[in-house]
Amino acid sequence: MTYAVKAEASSNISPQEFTQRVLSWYHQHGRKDLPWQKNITPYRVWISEIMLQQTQVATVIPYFAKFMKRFPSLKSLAEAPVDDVLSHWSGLGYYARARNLHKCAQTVVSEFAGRFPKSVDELETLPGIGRSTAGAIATISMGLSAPILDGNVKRVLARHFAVEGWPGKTAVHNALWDIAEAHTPDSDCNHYTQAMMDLGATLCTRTKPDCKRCPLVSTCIAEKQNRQLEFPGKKPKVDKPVKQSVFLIIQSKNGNLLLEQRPPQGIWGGLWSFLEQPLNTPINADLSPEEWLDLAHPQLQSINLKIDSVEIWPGFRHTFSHYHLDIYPLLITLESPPNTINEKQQQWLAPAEALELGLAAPVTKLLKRLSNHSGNLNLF
DNA sequence: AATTCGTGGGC
DNA sequence: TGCCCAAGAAT
Repeated sequence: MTYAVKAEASSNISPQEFTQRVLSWYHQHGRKDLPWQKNITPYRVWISEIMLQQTQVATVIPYFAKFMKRFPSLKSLAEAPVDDVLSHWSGLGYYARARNLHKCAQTVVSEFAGRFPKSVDELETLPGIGRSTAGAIATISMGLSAPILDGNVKRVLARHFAVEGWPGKTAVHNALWDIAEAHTPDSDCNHYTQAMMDLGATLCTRTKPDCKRCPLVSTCIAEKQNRQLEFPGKKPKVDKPVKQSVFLIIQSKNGNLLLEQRPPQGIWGGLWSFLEQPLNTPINADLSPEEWLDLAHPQLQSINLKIDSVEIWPGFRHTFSHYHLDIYPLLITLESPPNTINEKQQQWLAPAEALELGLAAPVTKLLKRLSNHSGNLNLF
């Protein structure tokens, strides 16, 4: 049975005809007005490619605009404080991208005289730039020829050539790279790169592929077998573990808030957040304010402050790619003005100042709740 | 080689 | 509602 499928799985199209059809389609139907497709430079293409990693176009567009306004050049980015870069990344996720972006800008300035190296191999040595992103930068912004393999291209190739299996598996991943490489043209590769992404994004979509309009339909094996939705193979389902944590919204008499910068490694690396007390066991009963403070005691102990009142806010679930976090917020109002702080990763900030920092998404959410909270309107 | 990194869109 | 997943890279 396996043999029969594989025997049938021949697409009968040469790489030359494949690229020709793709390029021809692109000139008629490809996207040409995305923000990073105007005034094309290696810098702008690089920023867009990093932002677009695992992130949808519609989400990226407003971030790209604000980012380019604040950091219009490679030099301006390299010279900026990394906290400034993180604040402009706040809400986009995968914050190692922002830290690597900053490091990469500084490396290009110091090691490459401020110009991106014009080869895929050298681009790949830079932080945050892997094989696919290097290929995209090299083709789109430098006119070189190189393969890419993003989510769109994976879907198009997996369907057209009926590549079985989940691309997370190394063997499947490698097979797709081989196919991508074999179909990469020597010329017009900038348009071919963009075309393949556009095909995946606009026609060969995950749920409702518009095969009638596809330039590759006549040789697409998945379409011939009516198995479009089986490609690419699905990731095996794994139950996400649930963690839980108390978020301490500590507000002094003058309205200032106590925030803490997270270490560069791990989740929300480098972002600012409320003091957080992880819990080992789930909360399954209503607790009194005193019991909540007991749970949070290890965090509170470290900062020696006098509590005036405690408000228990409704908890909510924040879901990451690999686990759930059940968040239990406590609004703790102090008797006294802000303490002096020794550790420099902690800061007392006016709410309006806090909103300028690189914040984790649930922190932004809680700050919005706080701004609607009685007595805080004038602070935001 | 398998995990670890966020967040929001779309259904 | 909850689930799958998106212009992937680093470890």
